Amino acid sequence: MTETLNPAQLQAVHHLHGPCLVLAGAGSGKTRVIVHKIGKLLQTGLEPRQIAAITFTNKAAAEMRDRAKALVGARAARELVVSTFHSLGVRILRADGTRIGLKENFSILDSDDVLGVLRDAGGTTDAKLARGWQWAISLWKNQGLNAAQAAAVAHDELEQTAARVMQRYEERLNAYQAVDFDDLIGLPLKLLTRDDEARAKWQAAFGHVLVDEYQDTNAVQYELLKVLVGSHTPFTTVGDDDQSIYGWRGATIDNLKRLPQDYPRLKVIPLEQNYRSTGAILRAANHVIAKNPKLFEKKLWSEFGEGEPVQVSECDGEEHEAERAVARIQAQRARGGAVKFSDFAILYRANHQARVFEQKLRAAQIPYKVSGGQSFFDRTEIKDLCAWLRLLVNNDDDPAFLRAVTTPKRGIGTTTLAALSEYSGQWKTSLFEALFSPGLAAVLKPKALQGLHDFGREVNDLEHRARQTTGADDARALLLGWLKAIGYEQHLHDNEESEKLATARWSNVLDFVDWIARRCGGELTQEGGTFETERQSVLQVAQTISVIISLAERGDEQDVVTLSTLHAAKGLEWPHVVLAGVNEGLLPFKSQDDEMTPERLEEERRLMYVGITRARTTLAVSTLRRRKRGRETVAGVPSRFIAEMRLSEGVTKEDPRERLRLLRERLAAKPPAPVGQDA
DNA sequence: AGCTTTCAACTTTTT
DNA sequence: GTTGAAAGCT
Repeated sequence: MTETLNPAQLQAVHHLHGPCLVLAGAGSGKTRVIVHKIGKLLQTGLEPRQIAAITFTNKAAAEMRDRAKALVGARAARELVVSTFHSLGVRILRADGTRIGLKENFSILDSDDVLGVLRDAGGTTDAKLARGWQWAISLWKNQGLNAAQAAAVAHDELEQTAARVMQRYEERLNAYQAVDFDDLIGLPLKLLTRDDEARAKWQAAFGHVLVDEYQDTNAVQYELLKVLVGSHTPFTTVGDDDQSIYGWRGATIDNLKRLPQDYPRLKVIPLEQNYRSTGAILRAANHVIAKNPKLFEKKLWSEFGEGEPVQVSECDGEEHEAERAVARIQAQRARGGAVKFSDFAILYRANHQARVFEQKLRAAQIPYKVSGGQSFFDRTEIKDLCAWLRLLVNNDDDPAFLRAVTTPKRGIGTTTLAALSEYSGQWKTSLFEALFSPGLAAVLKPKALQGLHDFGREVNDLEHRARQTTGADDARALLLGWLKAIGYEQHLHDNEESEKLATARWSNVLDFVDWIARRCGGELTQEGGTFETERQSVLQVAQTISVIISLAERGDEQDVVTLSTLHAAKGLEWPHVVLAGVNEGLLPFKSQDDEMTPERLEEERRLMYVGITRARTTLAVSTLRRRKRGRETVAGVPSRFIAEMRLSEGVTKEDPRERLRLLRERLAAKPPAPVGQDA
């Protein structure tokens, strides 16, 4: 089981009985360590439910459980406590929350709810102001401050107000018996601190606690972990101070500093061997991060060869930059034969930078996905409606047929559909085509047949009307009438757990309808601005949508280029990476009204480091000579981080022995051409 | 007063 | 290329 691990990894896995900090450099196999350690702990006799593995996101938790399943089997993996900090908090509060005066069925407010309460508590309708308070209050709560303490640290007038609002906000939550996301950490901490019995119980519950992405923990999470493990439970924290990029939402690397102080027996194990990137890429990464003050010494190395040099390209503007990135992708593919689109990622500091790249990729017919914010078209309610639209456009779209015929439920179930599907398979027709076939009567009950026919007629009728309807108002009326006819709003309310969620989904639907209607009215928003075009029929618009959908669907988990912010790219890797917009002001980011503190700059530098270390084999860094700001074009200054990579100081200048090694490596990789032939 | 139009500015994101 | 805020218009 452990033969695939290197010595440092092994050491981390085998350190079972005391506190352990694994400093996992980028690409050093940290998840493998965690999963193997879980396996080891099981071997030593711990029950699966005694092992807690804590992550930050549900996605990471699911992934971790998945990886564990492969190693320890489905049964054990199911019982492991793999959860986010927040869901662990919920678990604790649901079990013992009554001990700190929480009602059994307390409700959890999402950030929209919170905004509502804040507007109320602060007596304003100004959403922006309320959001400012929300932000400040959340940060304070993440630092473990209450309203009174917050008032003491509040700097300006604005923060003073926020602190006052916080006081009232907390009172309201109490009255409502509601908690916000931050309370899901704070209240369990309060419970375990104050209640000896509860503390004893939860400390006994776990025989080992593992924390992933430890550098992202905030002060309250630190305390919660501390009280949860008490003085006896061994724990393993895994993290990388150099990849701490969430300071702006309360994460603090103080938690890394404090660990050795609070746990003198702490075993610190650096994982420095990188299994991801070439030497050239790692060297650039090491140079950049060396500019930051170090908490722990750590230097990545790898057994991979030097590889291709990191390229810096100076571009003449955003468009030019995007074109060059596209050209790079095309060139690499032309050259490499089997290089997939999914081998490429374009990373940037801020979301809005994606736009130009999307434009150029589309123009070049390259499929892509924008990671992070899930596409509007990914939401279930939109997918439902799109299924109908697709069916109108193309009656033979079987997946769309299946979705449309069952949403909302119309008394056509699996039996009927199975029969229909078999029939259509037999006669090699689409489901829709089969529906009106006379032979179908032989295999279906009259009632089921009737239902299918009704559905078919509805689709035909709608298609007919959609073909003839143009103009925004008529289109809107048609779509709303149709939604009413199929009872979609009701369907949402019947199927959604909370009324609120159903309402939110319905409002998405209305947005979607509005969007279609505007297009029907001849309004077209596209690159280059809003155009007046000819009025289109609903069906024509549906056709365009179908195309977009199929593009998006192809992009789902298939062979597509990734566009992502640096933050959202953490933990991921690609063979070929382009870091875009590496300019002063953008990366490091600087907004006009705040000054750049050293801490801020260091976090920006870590962001650059995260970006560089996403790349496996090639890395291109592009910087803008001129860039757009608002309407005008201003001169672009290359980011200081480019110089910090010290690319010109290749291996040769640093260490003559390296040069020799490199030469040997090249010779080994590329045998000299036989005499008489062209190389 | 309420609506429309124009102008400007533009982080990062999870629970 | 969107969104929000301010100014101007009905």
